[in-house]
Amino acid sequence: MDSARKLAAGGRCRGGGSRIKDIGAALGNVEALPNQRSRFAAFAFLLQRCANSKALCDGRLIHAHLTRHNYDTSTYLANWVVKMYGDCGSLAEARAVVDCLPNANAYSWNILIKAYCKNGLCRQAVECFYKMQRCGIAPTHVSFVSVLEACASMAALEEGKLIHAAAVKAGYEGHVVVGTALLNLYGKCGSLEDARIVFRQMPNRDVVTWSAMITACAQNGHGKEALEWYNRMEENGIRANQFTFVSALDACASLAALEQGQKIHTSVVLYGYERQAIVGTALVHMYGKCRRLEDARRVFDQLHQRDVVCWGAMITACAQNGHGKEALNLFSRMQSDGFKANHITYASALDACASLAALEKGQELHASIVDSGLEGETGIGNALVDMYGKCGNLKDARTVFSRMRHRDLVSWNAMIGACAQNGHGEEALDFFHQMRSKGVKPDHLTFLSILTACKHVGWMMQRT
DNA sequence: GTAGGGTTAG
Repeated sequence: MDSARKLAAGGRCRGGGSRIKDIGAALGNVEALPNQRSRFAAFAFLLQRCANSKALCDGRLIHAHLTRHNYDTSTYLANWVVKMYGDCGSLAEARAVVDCLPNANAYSWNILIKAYCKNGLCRQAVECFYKMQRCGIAPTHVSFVSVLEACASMAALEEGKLIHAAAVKAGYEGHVVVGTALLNLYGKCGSLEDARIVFRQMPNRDVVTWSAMITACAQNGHGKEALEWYNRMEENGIRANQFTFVSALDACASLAALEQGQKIHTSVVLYGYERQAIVGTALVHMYGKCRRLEDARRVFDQLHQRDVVCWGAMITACAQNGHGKEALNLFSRMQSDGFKANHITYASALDACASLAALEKGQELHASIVDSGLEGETGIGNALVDMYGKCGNLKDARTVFSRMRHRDLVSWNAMIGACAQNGHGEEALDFFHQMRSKGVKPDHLTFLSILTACKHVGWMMQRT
């Protein structure tokens, strides 16, 4: 409300452009409508338009109008105001409306919970779920679905299990959407066995349920099982959609299962999804992992619209299949097409430099990374250490590594590998000991580098 | 006369 007053007084208001030509005139027109029912419908329509176009300023003006003209006793209109603030990303204002609402209902709270979820404020979403109950409002199936989504985003398994029990108690166990939300929760928490149990116990399953099951397997390293579910879904006569295809293709990529991937590609074309960005990206990714660069490129070239993610998939496919030069060309083309590189595309481009031992280009990328403020990303640090190591510049590899705020297994492997590849065996062993003392568990790549390093050390010891 | 579940690149 304050903001609306500020605006009326000429204050600046940021937060999205207006899509309603003249909000004052529009409100006047609504007031001229003959009955309350039509006025309510018209206010709801205007608020919905503000929500869709993220026109926060106009939304505030409508909210101010509703308060001034005593419409704020209507929970129905207030709920639309909450939705508008939520969709415009102004959670504090959305929350304030619900908190001041004398007759908040389940819609009010559910809209707020969903708004917190959408804006990544999952903890607040869960708190709202409990708060509504303290206010005497029983959660509906929609409340459960949204709060489970929040738990899934946070990978909050224990919290999710408590809410699962509450959903059963409330009688929503057999609800297909609640069941799918539960399945997704367990998948996202890495608890595949729980996901399977939920799936098996569901009395009704639709394409979303099946897709969630395929995703849960694919994202938990069970690609083969994901494809089994995909085939079983077809046998059950459920028609796959873009979500299903993307998850199944992801499973093919992780298994490098070309034949199955090609079969899915045929279905994708048949159903007309091939040129969609997300499906196309999944196809590019699958062909890249199956070392079929030409097929990846064919799909990429036919995409109707490309975003930074498709570009990233295509650049990675080139970089990982020995076509570093092409990867760097695509990286430049992506930028000249107006897409800003992010930490992932930079990492792929650095990968390409590493494979080409193109130090100068790598240094150029390093400078752009610093300019765009992405130097602190762990993935970028890892790629830089690796690039400098492979380009024979151990000094800069060390510098980047020493400046990294957070180091994971990949970082240590890159640093140890850089030492080993450049004949600094003892330094590699030294980093290996440091890594162990920090509690980072080595993997097969670490040991491969250590073997290389030991070869060098052994060779040196023989000479002395 | 409002609110709900599943998908892309390192």
